[in-house]
Amino acid sequence: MHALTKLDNPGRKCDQCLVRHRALCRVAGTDALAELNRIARTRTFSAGSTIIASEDSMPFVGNVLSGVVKLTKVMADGRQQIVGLLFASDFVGRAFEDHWSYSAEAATDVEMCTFDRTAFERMLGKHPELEHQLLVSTLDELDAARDWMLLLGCKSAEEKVASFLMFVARRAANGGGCGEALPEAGAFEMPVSRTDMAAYLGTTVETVSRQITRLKTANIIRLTDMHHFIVPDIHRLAVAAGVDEVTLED
Amino acid sequence: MHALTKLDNPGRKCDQCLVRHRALCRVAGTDALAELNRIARTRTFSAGSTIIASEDSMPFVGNVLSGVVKLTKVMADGRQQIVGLLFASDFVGRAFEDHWSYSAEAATDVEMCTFDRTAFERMLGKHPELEHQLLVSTLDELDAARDWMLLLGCKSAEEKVASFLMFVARRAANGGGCGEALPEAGAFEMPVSRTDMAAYLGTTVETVSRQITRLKTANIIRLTDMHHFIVPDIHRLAVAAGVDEVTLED
DNA sequence: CGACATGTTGAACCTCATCAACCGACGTGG
DNA sequence: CCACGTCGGTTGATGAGGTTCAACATGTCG
Repeated sequence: MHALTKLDNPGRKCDQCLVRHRALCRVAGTDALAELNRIARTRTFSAGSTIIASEDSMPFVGNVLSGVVKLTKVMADGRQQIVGLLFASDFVGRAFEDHWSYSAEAATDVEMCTFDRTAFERMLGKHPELEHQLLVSTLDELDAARDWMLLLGCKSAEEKVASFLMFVARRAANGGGCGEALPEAGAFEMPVSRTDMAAYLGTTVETVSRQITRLKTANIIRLTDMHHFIVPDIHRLAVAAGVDEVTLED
Repeated sequence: MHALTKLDNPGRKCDQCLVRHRALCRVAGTDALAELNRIARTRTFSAGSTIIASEDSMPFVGNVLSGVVKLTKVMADGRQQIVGLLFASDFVGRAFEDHWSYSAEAATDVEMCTFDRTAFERMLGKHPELEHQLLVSTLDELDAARDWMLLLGCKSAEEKVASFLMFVARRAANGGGCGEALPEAGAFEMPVSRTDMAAYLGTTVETVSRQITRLKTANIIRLTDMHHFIVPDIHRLAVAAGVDEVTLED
């Protein structure tokens, strides 16, 4: 499965990096950056392949350069839940623990900038500003996870789907797409399948599909094709999502 | 609401601290400890009172010394979800952000060792070992949150309740109770109300109640009173909880 | 073209939320 | 002292929202 490639221009990789100014490494000083550069290695994974299995000893960690990574948990009987979707510039893996309880899979074709885990941990030890940044982004992830707990615990199917669309609209617009021009205000690409949506929302493919058509017939969204959504009025979608206030702009 | 008291023996508080060897401060060197001691202040909150409201600017952070703190999120229409339960030695609050999106409430009477937030942040900057430890425990919390996402997204009502009992059994036994002798193998106290259980499990009081009686009639649990549970065979409870393997011992 | 994956739609069933009544414990005030 | 309201918990009856199973549509790839 592990479809790997390596980019070997170790001298100046970071300069032209797509996520240079958004990922962890944005806080690295010039020397730290050079050091990161030395241990960095670009890997690519084709859609559907496993990046890190839950049994693996987690050989590496890294940042997503392009594509979408899903973190999943599965129960013994096969029921599974996606506990996180990671876009460009997001960090994958866990430092200071040699294996963890989810598995990371490529939801689309994925390109990552990876680091040997123990080497990366040594880096963190030497460069407090990096470790600090990792702490901050971990806190953000924790917030996001708890937001999702609210969704899973409280929201109706329609609210769930609407919330997910809001989530992707934001990530795909300012983050994941990364420079991808928006052809129309409120248009975005849905990078994952209906099945993945369902697994992330704690529901089934069928309900996701039904709710999408509901939103469609209510004229809250339109689809050009299966994976291209248009949201004419983000406010109406927010209402459908059951968002308290207009937390749209940050 | 804020029912406060202060213990003012700043000289040697930490020595006799209940959670000295389990909380963040366990990694503090003698000087860092002394400094922590200087900015520490014990506060108590009576059951039901708000510790930090979501609108507050989060004046302080701290460790739970005794009691149980719940982190809750509420939607505009009142639906609410508990996104975390914190026991003795757990850390409450968020550094590097002056307000956060949940509110912390005392589920029982609570005693906390608190620090002024900005002073605490300064401490973290000066003592990397503290910041490192905070990172590690944040990572653990993130794992816990994602475990709970699996529960909220996949599990049936019975599995939810059984899982919650397992959760409390473990925390109340090795952590929260802290020295409280277990009168019987597998006996523990339920520190929170049925309502809180429901809010944590993404269900209703009625279902919680029903599932408890189901577990009772199945002889998987017994109750001495409303808040004292006995689990004769933790394995059977684990099965009811839908736990993959025996992840009982860590 | 057929085979397969992905998504949509329909119909039946079932779990769980909802509404309501009830119970015991507790505290207050008459 | 008892009447009263309140609060936390349990139990019952009912129905809606979502799961499940199945058929169908669409798109893709050999």
